[in-house]
Amino acid sequence: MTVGSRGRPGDAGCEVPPDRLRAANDAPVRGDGAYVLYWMIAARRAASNFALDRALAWARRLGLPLAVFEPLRLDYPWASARFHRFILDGMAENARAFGAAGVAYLPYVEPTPRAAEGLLMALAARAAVVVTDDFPSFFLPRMVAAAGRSLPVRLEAVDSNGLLPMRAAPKTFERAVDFRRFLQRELPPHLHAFPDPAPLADLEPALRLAGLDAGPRWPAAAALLAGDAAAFERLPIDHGVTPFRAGGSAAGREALRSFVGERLERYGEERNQPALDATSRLSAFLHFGHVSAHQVFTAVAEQQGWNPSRLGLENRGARAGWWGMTPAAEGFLDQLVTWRELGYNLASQREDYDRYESLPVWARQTLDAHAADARPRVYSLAELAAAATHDPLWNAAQRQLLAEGYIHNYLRMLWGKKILEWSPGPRQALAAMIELNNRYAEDGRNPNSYSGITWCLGRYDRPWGPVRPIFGTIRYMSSENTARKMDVKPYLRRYAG
DNA sequence: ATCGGCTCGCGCAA
DNA sequence: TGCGCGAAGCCGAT
Repeated sequence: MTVGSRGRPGDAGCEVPPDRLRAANDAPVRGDGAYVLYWMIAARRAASNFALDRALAWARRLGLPLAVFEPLRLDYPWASARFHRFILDGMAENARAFGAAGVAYLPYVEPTPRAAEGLLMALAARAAVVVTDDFPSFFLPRMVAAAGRSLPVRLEAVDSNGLLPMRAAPKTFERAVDFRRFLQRELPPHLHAFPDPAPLADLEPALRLAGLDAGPRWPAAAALLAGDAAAFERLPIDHGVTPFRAGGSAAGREALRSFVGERLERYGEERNQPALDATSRLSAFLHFGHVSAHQVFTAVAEQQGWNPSRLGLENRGARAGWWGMTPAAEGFLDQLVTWRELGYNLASQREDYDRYESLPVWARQTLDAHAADARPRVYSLAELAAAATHDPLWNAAQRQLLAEGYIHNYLRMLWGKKILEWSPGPRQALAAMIELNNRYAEDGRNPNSYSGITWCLGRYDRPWGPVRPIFGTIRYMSSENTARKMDVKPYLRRYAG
């Protein structure tokens, strides 16, 4: 059988799983609407997207065309050339994909802060129903809630984030192994309910619309999407955080192809050698929605010649042996599914997922007990940002973050542990990690980016002796031991100051 | 270089 | 009640 096969649109199987769908208001579907509006804010892609599937299902049911509105705001925290460029690359490609299919698409980029105010309302005034993305972190939950309150038409939020619908988990989990065990019991049926991999193929004429026009106040971002450098430079965003690589679904698919085709089999052996580039580097494409977790899973499954009958029957939470794939592929899926969706689980269930108070009780107790310990070294946020510490390995990791918007997984743990050690207290350490990660990391602001940071402060971990200054029983890491475990020389060379 | 012990809460089978 | 498990910690023995 084909993994995740759902048949063509129009089949009964095309409807979105109910636990991926929620109403964001009580307003009605309007009978006199001119189109179904998809307000694309997180799953910024034209395929493998449950929200798009839902919008198409509405359009077919109501006999109305589909219109897609993809906005990019200016005034969100940490807005920079790095993130804007990545998102704009995706918008240019979405314009091509929707254009080729005959679907109306309005890409709107704010030229000045708050210029988009009123635009969603104006577009929704002609909509029968509005569908948007259900994304659990950053400013998006508040934005969708506010839109739900003000729109006079039904607003639905669709969860297209992971293999497991966020609402399929009834609780949060203290440790990855508990969530992994939950997945081993609950995930299999969801592997048969994937979003349509090609929802725009051979679209019925009735779904097409020549264009989505919001009038002269809100013109489509044609120049920016065409690559107008001067227009890009004029945007009042942080141009000191420079683009590292191209975004968009095509770049994402190429990153996926090269990883699965060329590096997946080395992943098990080489993932922890930071200079060997064996990791997937897919996180940013997943964060901005240019690639779906379902597409990544499908590519891995196909490379492995896998089908669901290979799944193990035991649910002990063991990392290896459950999927029925090679150790390298299972190691990668533990990242893609267990660890990634663990972060979405927490963010979707707790508004304070990014706050110190959300850390486990044992972690806060031991950190608080050692908050007043003497700090032999304390670095300011500016010194940390400038990679100006005494520690060459830490500086190299920070320079990789500055240049590439990414720190190798293993070294990011060390990076965070040292920020704890060098900050005036644990709360300031968390604040510094959030500030640096959200400003520079391509996938900052994502739920699992927060998981990675807060793991350094005890989240999803357990106490480890001996008790040390500053750390208490928080797991300790040192640059010296890291250098003993891996070959850091090529990494230090590559990211030398 | 590699391995086991440290240590312990949790879910689950019995 | 016992067993299996663990984001990549440390140390010491081989």
